[in-house]
Amino acid sequence: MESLTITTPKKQQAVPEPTVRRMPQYLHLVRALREKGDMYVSAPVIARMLGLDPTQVVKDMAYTGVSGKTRIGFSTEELQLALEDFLGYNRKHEAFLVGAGYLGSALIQYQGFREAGMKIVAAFDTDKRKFGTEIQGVPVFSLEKFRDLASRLHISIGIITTPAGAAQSVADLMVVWGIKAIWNFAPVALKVPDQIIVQDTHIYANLAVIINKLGQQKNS
Amino acid sequence: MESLTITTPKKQQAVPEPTVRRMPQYLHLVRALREKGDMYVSAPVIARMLGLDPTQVVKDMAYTGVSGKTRIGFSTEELQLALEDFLGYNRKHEAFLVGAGYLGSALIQYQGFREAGMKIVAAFDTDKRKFGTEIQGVPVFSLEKFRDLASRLHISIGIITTPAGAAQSVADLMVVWGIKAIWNFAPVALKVPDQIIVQDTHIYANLAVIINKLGQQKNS
DNA sequence: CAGTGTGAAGTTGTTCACAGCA
DNA sequence: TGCTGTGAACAACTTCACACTG
Repeated sequence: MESLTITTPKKQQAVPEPTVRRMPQYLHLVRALREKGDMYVSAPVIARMLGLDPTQVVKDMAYTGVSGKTRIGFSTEELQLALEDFLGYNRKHEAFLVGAGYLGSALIQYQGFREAGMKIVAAFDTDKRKFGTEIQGVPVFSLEKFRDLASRLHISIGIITTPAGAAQSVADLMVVWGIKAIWNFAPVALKVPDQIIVQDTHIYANLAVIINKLGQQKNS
Repeated sequence: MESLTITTPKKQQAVPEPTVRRMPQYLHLVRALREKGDMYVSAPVIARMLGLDPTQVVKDMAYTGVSGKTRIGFSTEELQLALEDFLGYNRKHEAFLVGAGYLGSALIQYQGFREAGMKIVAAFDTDKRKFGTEIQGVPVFSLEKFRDLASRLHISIGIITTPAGAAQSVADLMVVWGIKAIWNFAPVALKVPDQIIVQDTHIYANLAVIINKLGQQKNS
């Protein structure tokens, strides 16, 4: 093994993605516990309530920076603050959504994202009939009119809920807009510059797992 | 040529879950290719279009039972049929949804699931004001009135979109109804009999990943 | 040779085992 | 004793290497 060990100085070390995905669950639970008045919670208790392995929880907690008291557990207050910070629930991230069909509308209407630090501030579509309308208070604009605009609006997240065929060109546009991260619901691989974060969400994946398991059960 | 290609599930051995989750992507792509008139598609091409590793695609294809022709690839027709069969897009699965809030309504309105073999046929809530209303043609009923009923309706899937506190009691009810699989959007671990399939979907997980990466980028 | 198919190696995340502590 | 914290073993999935094939 080469002893180069390139710099990688004290950059906030990468948290494993599965851990990141569990963080919102921890936060939800910890908030509920605090509402009940609990001052402390132990990893085994968290594990039991969320159906996880206790060691897993301990390791995940380490990434929040909160350290636990032996035999007592972790301070719920510290945990809540650390998790909210970790998840960026305090900072607010504004998002543009392109593709105001059923899926796009559903995401807009599901306001839960607001409390998670993301606010969809505008939607775009290519369907004339939608221009000027509002979905749950979010205005729908003509995509064409925004080709050039918007690069200084400091929108950090772009959400793509268009058909697959339009996704790449929308992504290109978002890059021009100066968007930093793209949440892509179209079932294609987007080609974007390296520094752009792309998160793909495949709507049917969970359903596929369920139906596959249902089918398997039948054959056993 | 075409023919009924038996595609017999040789030995419905457990398919790795990540593979199952990719299947809908393959199907979507293969359908698009067939519409374009392509008769064959190779694993490297699929891989490039979906941003996957070519070997991965080859291994996934093996689970469909379709075998490829060397130097040519896989028959798009065979693939489509095999994937539709694998994913159960032909069989129809009916679902009940409990919790007709923003998230529940969004899922109902997003009709894409119909073409994926799942149809939400009724929704339930505890909010009087919603009883008797319809969401996108799906009627909303009083949950209480359905406590005893429905065990012989042969609904296979129950979708839980209630607040966390209600989720377990709803799950219990669904078990009584005879539901075989539960798609749970509440951030808690459900306790159900062994033979019941539970699929948890954590809405905020993807958002958490995006925001975490955004935050990391800033620190580098 | 460009593709399928497959066993081996690599990587990543989970679970176990146990030390330390109050 | 019940918990945190951590290094090691384990499991699952991905990627690599390569034999084979038309």
